Amino acid sequence: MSVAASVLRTPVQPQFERTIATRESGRPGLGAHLDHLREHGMRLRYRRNEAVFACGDAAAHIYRVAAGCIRLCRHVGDGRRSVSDFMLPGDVFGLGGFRLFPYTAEAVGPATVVAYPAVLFEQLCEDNAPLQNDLLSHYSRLLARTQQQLFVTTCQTARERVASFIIMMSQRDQLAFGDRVDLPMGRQDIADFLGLTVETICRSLASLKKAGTIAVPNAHQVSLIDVEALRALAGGSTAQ
Amino acid sequence: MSVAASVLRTPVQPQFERTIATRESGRPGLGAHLDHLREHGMRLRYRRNEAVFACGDAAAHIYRVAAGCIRLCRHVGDGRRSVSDFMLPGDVFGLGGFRLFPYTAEAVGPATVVAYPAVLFEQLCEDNAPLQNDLLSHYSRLLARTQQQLFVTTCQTARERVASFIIMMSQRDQLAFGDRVDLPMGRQDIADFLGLTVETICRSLASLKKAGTIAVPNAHQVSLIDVEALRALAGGSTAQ
DNA sequence: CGAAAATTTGAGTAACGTCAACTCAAGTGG
DNA sequence: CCACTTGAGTTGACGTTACTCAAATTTTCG
Repeated sequence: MSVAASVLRTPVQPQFERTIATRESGRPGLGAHLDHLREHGMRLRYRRNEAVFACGDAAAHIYRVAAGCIRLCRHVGDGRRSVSDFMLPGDVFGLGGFRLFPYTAEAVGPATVVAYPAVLFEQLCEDNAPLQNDLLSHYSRLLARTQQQLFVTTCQTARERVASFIIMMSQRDQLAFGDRVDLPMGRQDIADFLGLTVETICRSLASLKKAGTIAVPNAHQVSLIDVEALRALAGGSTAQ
Repeated sequence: MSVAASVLRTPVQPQFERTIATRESGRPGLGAHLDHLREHGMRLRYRRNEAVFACGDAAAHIYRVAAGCIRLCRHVGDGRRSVSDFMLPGDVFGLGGFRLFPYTAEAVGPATVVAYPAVLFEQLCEDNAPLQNDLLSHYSRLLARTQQQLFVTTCQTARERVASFIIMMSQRDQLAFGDRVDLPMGRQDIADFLGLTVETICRSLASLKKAGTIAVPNAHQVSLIDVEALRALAGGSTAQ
């Protein structure tokens, strides 16, 4: 099922930008439907920390990640930030039936995103049972992910949260080479995602490394040494 | 829009069991659609802590709360528990397109629930655009609630979480009399919902009480004295 | 290569958890 | 009706985890 072949022509840095093709294969999702809007898709490039849209903006488009990583987050007055999710190549975001976006979307690193007019998508939905179905299962999966995340942040210790995060990323990361997992986001992003501080992330990683559970070849990659131990820490419930 | 009139005939204790009528009015939701399945709805009563269904059970029905309060939660091996949501009268749960329930549903106190066969609901969905729409907005709202909850548990202190919880309950509780808010669930439930301990809940409530923000006439009610202070603690983002 | 930012490590502290005792409310049976 | 039982809620003392502040180190990018 080759998808979005025409969208991706520009060569991208393999380090930070991973293409759709590797992720999309085998998973139905919404991608196939969005391809019907290919003509109307705007290809947008963002630099590190640039906003795709801000919380409160009019929700005029829906988006699909072509390459890179986008974080969905909310800022609060006094500098605190909550990262609710990371969008990887192939992931669709900005859907929700709201008129204004309830969260901000920012590029973690250099990223490419395709924007489709929301109106056209809604038109596409009408009298389109397969799309409606896929849309429902999209929400359903998203909800399950969010509830899992809620579980992680309410019940688990710092070490356990980091373990859960690595497991989660290893399951999402189709480009994982061997047992190497890419972490395109920075430590602060991970911290705000897990409800911890940068320092605690570092210490937890160091602790897992010392225990022989993982190796950390560089700041943006993790090697899984003892997956069983990692799963045990993450606590059985690692279902996606 | 009078809804589900025939479902409720048994008189219920006003203390713990609140009826659909007060909540359903004015909100479209899925209730109107479920009434088409009225004939097939089974009325079920549960005692305190009884399970409506357990995590892993076959998802053969969907449910609507008629009276009482249901908690949706997950248990983990070592005794920890995460409460992901509380369902109040009128709320629909058990939807999600999964074959097995990914969470447990338990009665917080005496509760009445109406169960509808999932198969019939799916049939009802087919070629039913308005229902499909309401279903989508149901998911959308649920997702927004869960993300808000994620924000609360990752970013806020104990006091702030309790403040957020009270605000949330005051917004959901249509039966709030004046500024009295009912808390049908116990302290342990609140603790597992907010990712804290029972003791911390008590201390936070005591702290808010001492600050003159709330009053606590009894363990299952809270009076809002200084709503502005409470909102400030909960942090602007109290959108439902 | 050099400046700026991110990551990592260390030391001290605050917030929340743990353990334990006590109080209170509700239900039960005599 | 009341003593008794039981479980939930509350409060206090203490311990632990994770946060804060600070500095060293590495990486990134102009």
